[in-house]
Amino acid sequence: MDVQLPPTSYAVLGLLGRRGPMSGYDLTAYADRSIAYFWPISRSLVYRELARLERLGLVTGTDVPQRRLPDKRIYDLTREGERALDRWLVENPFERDRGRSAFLLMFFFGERIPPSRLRGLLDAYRRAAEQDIEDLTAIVEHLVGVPRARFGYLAAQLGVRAARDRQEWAREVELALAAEPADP
Amino acid sequence: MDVQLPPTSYAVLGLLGRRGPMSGYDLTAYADRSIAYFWPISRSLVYRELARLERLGLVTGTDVPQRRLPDKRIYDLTREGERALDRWLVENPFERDRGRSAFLLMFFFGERIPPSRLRGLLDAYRRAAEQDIEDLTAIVEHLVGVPRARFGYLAAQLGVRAARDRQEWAREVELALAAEPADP
DNA sequence: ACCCTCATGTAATCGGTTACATGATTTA
DNA sequence: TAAATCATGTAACCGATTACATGAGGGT
Repeated sequence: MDVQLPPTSYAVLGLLGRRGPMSGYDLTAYADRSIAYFWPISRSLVYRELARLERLGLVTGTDVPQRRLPDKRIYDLTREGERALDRWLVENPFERDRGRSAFLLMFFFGERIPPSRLRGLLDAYRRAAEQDIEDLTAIVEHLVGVPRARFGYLAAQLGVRAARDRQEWAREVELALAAEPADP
Repeated sequence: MDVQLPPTSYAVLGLLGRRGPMSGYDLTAYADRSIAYFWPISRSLVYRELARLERLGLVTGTDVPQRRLPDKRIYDLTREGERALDRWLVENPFERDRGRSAFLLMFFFGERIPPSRLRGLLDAYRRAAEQDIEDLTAIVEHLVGVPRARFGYLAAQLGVRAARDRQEWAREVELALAAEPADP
């Protein structure tokens, strides 16, 4: 009974969970202001996701007629939808991702994640970053001085920096969260 | 006569240009070792791209029978293909991209880019990074202290760091390239 | 008067991932 | 001798982007 949905579906559920009932248009705007930097979603996709989630019973839609503006459809999380979201946040295995990071998406909904699970995720993220540092440093060292590999070398250096940032950030957040661990 | 291809197509052309004739398999392996950190491509996609590029006359394919291993098809850049690649590198407008950066892909093939154009790209990249710093800093400042926005705040901080890295990196590379500007 | 933006959504296309296939060679 | 791995590729599926559509209101 799991139907395996992509992260974007849970992004939609999560945003609905934070802001309450919204139209597809508003949800898109909210996504643009919040998760777009690490998990961009286009408007069309939001609509399609909402339709699917409704078919699956994870959200409900209600038509709202308007006179000035086009009629709209307001979506809300169902009990089922909340449970699916929370299940995903707890069970979705961490994956080392080049490109978009599903971890950051989960992290954004950190309020819903049990603290120990959150620590586990952060730890995995930090270790993945450390692995990236290692891999990219190896590439840098392998390419240093090779004239033909000039631009690859420089690009890899940017990669190393970004990976270091992720590592440091994860470490700091782990500490910050450890400082105030109260939770139900 | 331009047919507008996606960046991935030019990635394939560029890699062929650097290493010379290759099979799809080898090209994938090469991509994994080189551009994968900022522009991952899957094997299947490489094959499809090669087929399309051949249809368009930008690469040629030749079957090579093997006895131990499965027969393969070796692809090579055509004159047309090189021209298309170089045209893209020179004309493709810089775009501020969340997620995969087409700029980094272009930069990787920097040897093929005329120095002044390369400087222009780097400058645009640096300015985009500065804009990101600004935007994300505004978000951070807007969210600081708001308990409900805790995780969004932390996520935005990571974004600021990454943007700072890009900015500093671009500045340094601009300087490094200025130091040795010889070119035809 | 005209164009742009807001507010809402649908439809078509396409890039990218995942699953499927296969035979030789190495490893446990 | 059974199980990975290598080396090659095809086919099916699905997520995501781009294009299309519409009507009110605000700006020049």
